[in-house]
Amino acid sequence: MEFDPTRPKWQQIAEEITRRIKSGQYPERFQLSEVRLAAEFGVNRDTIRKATAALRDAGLILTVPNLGTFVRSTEDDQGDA
Amino acid sequence: MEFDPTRPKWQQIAEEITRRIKSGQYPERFQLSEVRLAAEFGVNRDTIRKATAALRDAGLILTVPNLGTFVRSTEDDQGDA
DNA sequence: CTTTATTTGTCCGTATGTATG
DNA sequence: ACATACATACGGACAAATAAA
Repeated sequence: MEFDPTRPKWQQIAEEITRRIKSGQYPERFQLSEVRLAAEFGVNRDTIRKATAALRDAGLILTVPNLGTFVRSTEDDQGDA
Repeated sequence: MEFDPTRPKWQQIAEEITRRIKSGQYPERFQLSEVRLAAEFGVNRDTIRKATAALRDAGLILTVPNLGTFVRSTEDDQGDA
């Protein structure tokens, strides 16, 4: 992916992942590995974590500590019900 | 058991096992199986092994290779006599 | 004796959490 | 943003020793 040098990479990556979720390319429960994403986007894992943190805040993904990061499904507890 | 996500599971499990030993729920010579404990606490065996390693360092339990892990009794060789 | 089950020891791989430069 | 290292946790697999059937 080509990055716009005027905006943060993590932001652009978060947008790209959002597109993939919305389009169904990343279905519910799909696992998003930080290491794999870092390799795919050619960035540091630290940058991927900034992107996934934003997606987590947006409620699009869910992270289970020490296990993995997944696309949120309708059955996931939203925490603020 | 419920885990405090801010502290390592192996640490909390070690504390729980310590309570059981102190209270007599796990008497002297009582056998602690890694596989059983992992199933009971709902964690990986690796996590149990980290907990038992700490208890072993604390001198509370004794592990006989390929045989089992047991609550230490007063007749056990402490190794530093 | 052989078979089966149990238990610890070890190693591999994967993933996130945290911390340091 | 990056590079690196280590800690924590899970899953699986296999070996070696032991015990019991």
